[in-house]
Amino acid sequence: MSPWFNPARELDALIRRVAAGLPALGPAFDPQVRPATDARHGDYQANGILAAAKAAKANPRALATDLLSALQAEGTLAKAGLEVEVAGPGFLNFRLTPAALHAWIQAFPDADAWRRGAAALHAGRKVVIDYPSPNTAKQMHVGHLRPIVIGEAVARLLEFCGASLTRDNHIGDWGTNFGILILAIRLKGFVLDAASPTALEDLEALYKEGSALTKADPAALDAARAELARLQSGDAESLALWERIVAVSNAACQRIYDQFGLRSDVVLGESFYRDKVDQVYRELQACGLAEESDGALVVWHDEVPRYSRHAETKLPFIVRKKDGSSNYASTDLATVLYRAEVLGAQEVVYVTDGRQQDHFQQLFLTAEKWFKATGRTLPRLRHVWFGTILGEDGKAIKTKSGDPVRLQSLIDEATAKALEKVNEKSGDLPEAERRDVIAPRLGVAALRYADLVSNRTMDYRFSWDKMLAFEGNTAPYLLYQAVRVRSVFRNAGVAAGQGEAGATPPETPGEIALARKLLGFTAALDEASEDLRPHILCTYLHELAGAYSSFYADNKVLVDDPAVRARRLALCARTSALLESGLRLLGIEPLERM
RNA sequence: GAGGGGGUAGCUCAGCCGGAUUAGAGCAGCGGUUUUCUAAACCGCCGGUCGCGGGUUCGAGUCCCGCCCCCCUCGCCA
Repeated sequence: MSPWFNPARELDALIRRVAAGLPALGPAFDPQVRPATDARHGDYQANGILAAAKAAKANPRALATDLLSALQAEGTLAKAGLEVEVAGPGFLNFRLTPAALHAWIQAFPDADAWRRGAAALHAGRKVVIDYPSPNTAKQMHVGHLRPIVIGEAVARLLEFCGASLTRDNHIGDWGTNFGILILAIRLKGFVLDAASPTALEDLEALYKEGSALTKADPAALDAARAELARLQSGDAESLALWERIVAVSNAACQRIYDQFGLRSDVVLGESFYRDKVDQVYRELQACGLAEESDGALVVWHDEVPRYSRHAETKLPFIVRKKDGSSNYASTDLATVLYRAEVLGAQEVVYVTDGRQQDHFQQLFLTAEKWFKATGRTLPRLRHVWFGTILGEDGKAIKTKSGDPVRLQSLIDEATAKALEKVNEKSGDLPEAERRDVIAPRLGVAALRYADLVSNRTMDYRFSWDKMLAFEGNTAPYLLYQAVRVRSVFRNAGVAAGQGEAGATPPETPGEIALARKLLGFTAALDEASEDLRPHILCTYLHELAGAYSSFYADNKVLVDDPAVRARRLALCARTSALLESGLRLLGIEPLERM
């Protein structure tokens, strides 16, 4: 038989199958197969026997022994190279033999093989992912870092695990702020030159002025509303201006995306749905979900106390404002429908910050009832949210003047700091390579990795020193480790993947530990994709790099013994490929040398 | 008030679908390792009443209840 790509999953299925035939366990038995909590216990453990024994009032060790006998009689375990034993109060421990580790390493040598193995997780499922979805007419700032970085990592993870993915950049290009902006442009007689390098900054400044004006002067506020109404009613002149604003804004965003290696499959902003919200209003009212409240069209969810019409603090889902205009609830509902019916989404993933949780809960509840009432099939809707970036002082990050930190200046600073480090440590590399290749990649990688390494629901403290450190769980450390592995092949004079003929199974503790860690990738993928949490992949890669370093410290690769050399070269090749594939999954492009 | 997140080593954080008599990692501190493949590394030591109090269980950092502290959100912005 060919080796199992993901032994934990196969083991789980096998145990269920065998247990189904045992009267004491039966088909409902959940074996609770997990990676072993302690390497001394083997590679995988089944915890479920204890709970089953309790339910059946049976002796757990006896039950475990019965299950073990049945498993051994079945025969698959031995073929898969899994040793099994009853341990402790009634656990089953499974350990892959060196031969099985070796077989896996031979059978799954590169990213393509891993991708094929992982594809079972989503199996062609049609997923639409919504990120980074910025608002237009503003420069990108630090607040856009997380949706870009997390969104891209989650997208790549889904794609790697077999999803048929559509990246939909749902830009905010139709909101209230356009009234203010257009008003300010008209009052100032500003002529928007898309070619001007300061076009976007000028718009931002104008918006600030306009915003101040409307706050100070009710007449100006009315004028801004009138501008918005004019735009939304299709006034040609307003539309032309709006189009130019959006174009300038998108071009600026694209310059940032390019530096992050981001691309979108479709860009369907809020404006795209402007002729699709009427259907939403109609249908929601027709099926009795939406009603008028204070002049607005709202949806209550009485079964959820917080969104109930009886709540102390009313929090209805406002789908149409009292002035008749749409808001993001309206367009988001229209967007769900479009994604389901036109894009064929079976699942929609929204990557936004955690402050929008109420909105998405209400959106999902509303969509669920609306789709049900109209006989449609609702895609699975998931809100993948994240916490805030804090400054070194522990408060939301800002510049000294209180303005948001521009994303471009973060990239520039990261690149400059990375260049400093590289100049200091690798002055022998060509200057152009340091400046044009290594520094920008290292800088952006540091920025990204710091954003991914902690659980996304946590706030995190922004620290240049930590993200750019070459020690610890950081991008520089991982990139450096990846580069070290590559150097082995330079010295050996062979390409990764070559020189493996005659390789024997891992033998030394360092080889075995590294081989087991390589297989651990499948479990890490499982866990990371379950809740779409990239930090699990970060933790794994850091552990892999550590296992490699330990291996490398006391297992010389380029030795004379051909079998030893071959198997160590194979381990290096897999480590190299896996570190680099893992980094790419996170959106980080590895380096050849640094 | 309601809801969400957080409270684990000096610092930054994993672990939280309950699991195996010693709760992990990184950083910081201390001490080692190199005539040998990138030492930007590796190895070891030091360091924790897992916010507090109850409860469930063979077993709780992990589940339940109560309480305390910090952050975020709460009617027409997204």
